[in-house]
Amino acid sequence: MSANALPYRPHNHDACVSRALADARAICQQNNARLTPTRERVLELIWQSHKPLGAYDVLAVLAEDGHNAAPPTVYRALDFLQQHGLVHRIASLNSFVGCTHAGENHNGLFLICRQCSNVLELTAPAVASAVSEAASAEAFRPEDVTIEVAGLCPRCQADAGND
Amino acid sequence: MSANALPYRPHNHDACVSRALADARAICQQNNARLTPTRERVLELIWQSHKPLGAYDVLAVLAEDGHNAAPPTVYRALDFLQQHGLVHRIASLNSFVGCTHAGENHNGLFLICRQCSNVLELTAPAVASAVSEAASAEAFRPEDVTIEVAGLCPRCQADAGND
DNA sequence: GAAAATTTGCAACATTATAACATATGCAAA
DNA sequence: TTTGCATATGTTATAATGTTGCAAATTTTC
Repeated sequence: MSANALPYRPHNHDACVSRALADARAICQQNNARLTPTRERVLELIWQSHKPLGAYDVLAVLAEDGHNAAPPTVYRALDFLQQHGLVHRIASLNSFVGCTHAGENHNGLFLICRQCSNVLELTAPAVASAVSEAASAEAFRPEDVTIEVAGLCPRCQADAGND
Repeated sequence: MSANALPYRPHNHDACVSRALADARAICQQNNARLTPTRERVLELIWQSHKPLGAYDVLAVLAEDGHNAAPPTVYRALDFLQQHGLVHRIASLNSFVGCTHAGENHNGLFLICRQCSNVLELTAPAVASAVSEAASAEAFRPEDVTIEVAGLCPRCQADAGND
């Protein structure tokens, strides 16, 4: 349907990864931020699929790499990547996913498939403005909006139908 | 402004608590569910304010009560209360807050003040339908929607202004 | 090249949550 | 009324997630 639906369909994922890394380099350069080898490696790992990855999953792969890393290494890299809008934390899963709208100034909305774990990030202006209005009606000043929708992606709905 | 804004203003909170407990008893009776002493006590503790409480906070108070409880006791009680729509878990805070719309069939939206920690639960049909549409547009079937808005409540905005 | 700022390494620890299994309690049918 | 079943609780241990604090190394700036 939309180009955004990519994660739910087979695609050349290597292209996703290299685009993400290229974007990251560009964004960091623009912001005078240092995309060090560790940070870049963590970003690459997060991007290894469209399924969110836990900090300790990342840590495990770093260990396989031969990188003798401890939790703070990973959390610090993830903090950095979050601050520069390169990854998002999915609060309901305690895990992290690559941002598919890096650079754009956005409030993400996440569609999370409970079956296959893939996550689709959307920019939904209608949702954002509805939330904004609801907050205004209570004189609340929003700073950070978390919208996570768990359910079944199209592919997994179809699979379930075939039972 | 709206009646919902209660948590952000001084009010007779005892009334909140006793109403919540009465509602809970009614709902459990209706559902043939057993609101045991432990469960009721946990609910009461969660309701001690409009600030979300962590499981281990609850545990600590139970300990003061003389109740020699372990984590599973608390988590089981919280699971029960969640299943019956009596409390909500705030994913972004790993903590729990009393449901102010118990019984109503609702998808909550939470306004969470980062300053005073109070949480206001709203039912925002406009938001719900916007989310629903965004999901449909991707052929995604939503099952569970988490919307948490962190920011500053009216009172804390005013306080900040007085600096 | 020296001083300052940033990043990383590392050890310990804090917080949040669950697994597995035993015991107890309430409730319903014989 | 007691037997049996489902539900609820107790208990111990452990897993999973995240943080603090300080020292060493690296990069940047002057």
